Amino acid sequence: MKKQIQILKGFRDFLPGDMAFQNWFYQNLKKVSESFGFQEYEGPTIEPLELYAAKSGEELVKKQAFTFEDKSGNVVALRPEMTPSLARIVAQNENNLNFPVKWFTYGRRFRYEAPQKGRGREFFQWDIDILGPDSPEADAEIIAIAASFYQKLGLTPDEVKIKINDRKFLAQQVSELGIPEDKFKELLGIIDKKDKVSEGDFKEMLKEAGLAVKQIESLLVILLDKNGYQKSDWLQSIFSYLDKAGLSPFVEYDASIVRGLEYYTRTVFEGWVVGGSFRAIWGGGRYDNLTSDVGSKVKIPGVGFAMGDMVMEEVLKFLNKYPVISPNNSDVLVTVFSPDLFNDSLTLSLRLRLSGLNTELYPDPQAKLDKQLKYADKKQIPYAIILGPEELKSDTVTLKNMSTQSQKKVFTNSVAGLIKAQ
RNA sequence: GUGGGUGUAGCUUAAUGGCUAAAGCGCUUCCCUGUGGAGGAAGAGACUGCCGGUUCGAGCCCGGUCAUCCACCCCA
Repeated sequence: MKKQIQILKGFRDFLPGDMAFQNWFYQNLKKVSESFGFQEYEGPTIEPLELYAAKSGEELVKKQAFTFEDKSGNVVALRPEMTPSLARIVAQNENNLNFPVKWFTYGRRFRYEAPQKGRGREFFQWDIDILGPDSPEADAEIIAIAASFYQKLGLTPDEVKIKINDRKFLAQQVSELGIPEDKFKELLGIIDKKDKVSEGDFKEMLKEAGLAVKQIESLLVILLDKNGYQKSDWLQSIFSYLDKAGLSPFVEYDASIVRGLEYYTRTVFEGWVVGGSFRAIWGGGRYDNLTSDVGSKVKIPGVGFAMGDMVMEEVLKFLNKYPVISPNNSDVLVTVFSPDLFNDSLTLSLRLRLSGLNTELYPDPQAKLDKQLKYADKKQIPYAIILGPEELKSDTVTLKNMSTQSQKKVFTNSVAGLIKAQ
């Protein structure tokens, strides 16, 4: 026997049951996005590799991008993230856009890496961004959207949080400690690891980076101060907005949140599960130079976040908030009593479809009635119609409610209305 | 890329180194010549991931390989 061809590592098939979740997830994020006045956009799945070379972070580009040479010798990449494409699109259409640009998108991303829980090589991501304003209010709105999405999915502040920080503010505080500016990038890398290592190891890493004992102590005070944001007008504005929006329970200041992506220049934020073993479940921030980084003359500041479907699916399962959704779309199944009555069932199914009902006609006239009903049962079709010799004589059909087991003979011309009335 | 776990029927699993590899779910047929879920009966379905080694004998032990899961790195 020939070897069965397998799906590629890290890729997924979406059977109807899986699509039910995908559609549910997409519809929720679309509703939340649109409730804030955001518009949907899309870009190409493949971009020139150099688009990402600018700022996406070395690991993401050099090791995790699906890259290949096309037939003309261009080095291209399956998009590992959306933000660089967005920057390119906005930069190229700058003169035709109505700023502030408030856009969202949901689509496939590709990263060549080892699959594990909540992580594959092809996944979907919701990206939502505001371009134009350089204001803390724009940052706050993006964070408010994430919090609203939590609420939309039925997640509570006891379960999920958003941690907020400001890289620029942190840099300023670090510089006040007398730490040279060129150390900042290295420092960010260490701070990013703070919660993963012991306090002793953390201090040791800072020491190796050249910090004095006194500087380390002061830095720890800064990183642990939950009210540190009060010393920053920018962050105060963000927290004030979120407070007025009633979203305070979801958000907290955390000076150790820095994010890995290099293009973030100011505000950064991450979603977290309370008490879970998850790392950040989504993240975002402000990027003030991205359009110029992709080669535009103009500098358009932006802020946004990205949320992946695979991680959120795991989060919902962990929190017992995974939705129960039937993948069935059919309103009614018209059974076929016998081959010689097939045309009668066909005629009926056409009438029902014209009246606006999603109508299935059983496609095998030879199949026994019990098999057809079993099919309807398994597919969770709410109604089945039986059209046999008795019914035909009296211009009726038997309408069977699959969940209550009850059935009755009704006139053929009334059956569509009866189903719709339910 | 690094480390670890696991590979047995469509799925979930069982089987001290020893008989024809077992069960539940699912599937097919029948009980039921006009009716699904429950019940009963019968049946199909596995070269135990692959290659090699040890042994009288391997699903089980050893080596390799592939796959998969988990963790690290990085990230959604």
